[in-house]
Amino acid sequence: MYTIGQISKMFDLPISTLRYYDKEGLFPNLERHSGIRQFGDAEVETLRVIECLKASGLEIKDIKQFMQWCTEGPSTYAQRKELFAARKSAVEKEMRELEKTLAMLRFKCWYYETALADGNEDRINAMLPDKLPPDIQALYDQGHS
Amino acid sequence: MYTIGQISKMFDLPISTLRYYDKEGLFPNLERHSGIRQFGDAEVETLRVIECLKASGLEIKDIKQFMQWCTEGPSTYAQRKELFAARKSAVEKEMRELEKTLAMLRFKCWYYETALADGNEDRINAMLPDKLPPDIQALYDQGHS
DNA sequence: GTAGTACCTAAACCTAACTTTAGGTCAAGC
DNA sequence: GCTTGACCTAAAGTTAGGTTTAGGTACTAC
Repeated sequence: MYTIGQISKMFDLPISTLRYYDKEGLFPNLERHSGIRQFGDAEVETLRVIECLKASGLEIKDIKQFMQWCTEGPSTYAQRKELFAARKSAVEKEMRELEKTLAMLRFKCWYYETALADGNEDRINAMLPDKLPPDIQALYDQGHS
Repeated sequence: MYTIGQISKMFDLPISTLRYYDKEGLFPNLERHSGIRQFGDAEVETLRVIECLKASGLEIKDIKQFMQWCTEGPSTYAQRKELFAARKSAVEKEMRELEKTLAMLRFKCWYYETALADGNEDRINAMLPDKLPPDIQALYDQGHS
């Protein structure tokens, strides 16, 4: 069993955030001894899931819904499975979008390295929009599609 | 030249958002004819960069700073290059974190598919934490490291 | 016995990025 | 001449996800 301070250090989260999560209903089974929160292994695993779902873009109120399902037993397995499947798709989509962002960023890195070496953008502008070096052209096209 | 309504459709952004960006100084060279904003090719490219920098996690006020540098000519090439290099690193890091999130999500998908098929979590719990099927174990370990 | 530290609550506050509201201009169509 | 639609502004409102404040309890060290 852990205190809120120990959990705060374990997950590198402010104590105020943990209390906020509790107030929002993210630890439906959290026990207390004379008012003091007792975090157990279940809450540690819950926090791992919270961080995962948050990283996937889920809102707090939907995480609360999931935690509620967990207290309702096997009858909600299907909903929980659907939730994770949906999050998985959302993250896969997000990663595809970040790949495009990254292509644009790599292109811009090349752009300013070249501009810095040349002292101006004239040579680059003469190559735009379709006479760039092949590898750079690929980045440019990916970012301007 | 385009009106704000045309740009709104082109980028699928609310008109109010475009006006907000303008008010925040994201189009330093935007011209007007009798009060009406005239978006040209430069602004279209600016919006592409805005979307890219936003997707990379940059805040509006820092995007404004970049746009300001663009108006200052070759003397700011180095800063602009550094900005893009930093964004590139940030996005690469973000993608590595999303890979971990994705491993956890894939594990949870398997978890609930199995629980749904079994009607309970007993068999899964007996395999935890290190007797899962090899491919699943890899996902679990990645999400619990 | 008092100073420090870790815990507690309720409620007010904060920030970014928009969005909405209320009011106004201007040109075209009927 | 009046309604419709596209543009404009300033200012107030919204939302999520916390954070801070003000006040209180309880144990430990000196």
